[in-house]
Amino acid sequence: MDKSSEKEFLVKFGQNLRRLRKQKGYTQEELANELDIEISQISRIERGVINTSVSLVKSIVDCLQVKANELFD
Amino acid sequence: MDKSSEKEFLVKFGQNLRRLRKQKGYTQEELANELDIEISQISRIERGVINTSVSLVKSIVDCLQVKANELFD
DNA sequence: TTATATATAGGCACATATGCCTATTTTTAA
DNA sequence: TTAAAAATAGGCATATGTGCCTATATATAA
Repeated sequence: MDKSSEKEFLVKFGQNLRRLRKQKGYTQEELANELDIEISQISRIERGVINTSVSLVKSIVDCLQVKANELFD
Repeated sequence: MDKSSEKEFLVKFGQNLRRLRKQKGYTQEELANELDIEISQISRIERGVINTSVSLVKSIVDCLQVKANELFD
């Protein structure tokens, strides 16, 4: 995966997260508190700035009660 | 997610990857070549040693033609 | 508009992932 | 059992993620 495709994916991933988070009625701050991470991290992930870890994704899908697919597709 | 639960998850995640990789008939080296990463990284992920990134997971699911769910569940 | 809530931006220190490398161990096939 | 293939182990330098912090910007509601 080249750099620009990776960036594209990360932006898409972040958009998916934002959509799902809002669907579940969470603010970034609320989700961050649930996950026990910084709100700035949620912001960075949703904007596609960073390439976060699989364990955090696991925490997110458990918290939002969604399928991992919904974030990756 | 506490440290020990995270470790459990990473081990499970790695076992899932290993199972799917073998089902598709890849060696670690072949998969590493396809993904253009080091074989040592595949080994570390499959053993649950490291907490890899979402973009690599995306590359993996595309390469193996599996659903992200199959790695996370 | 004004006030409040929500999200973005960025710096800094530290932790962890990754690439690159060599060596060793384990598994598989002959 | 031996040879070859596959996987593991670990060191080191560098890149990137994360926590913690403050400040700014944008969106929402009164």
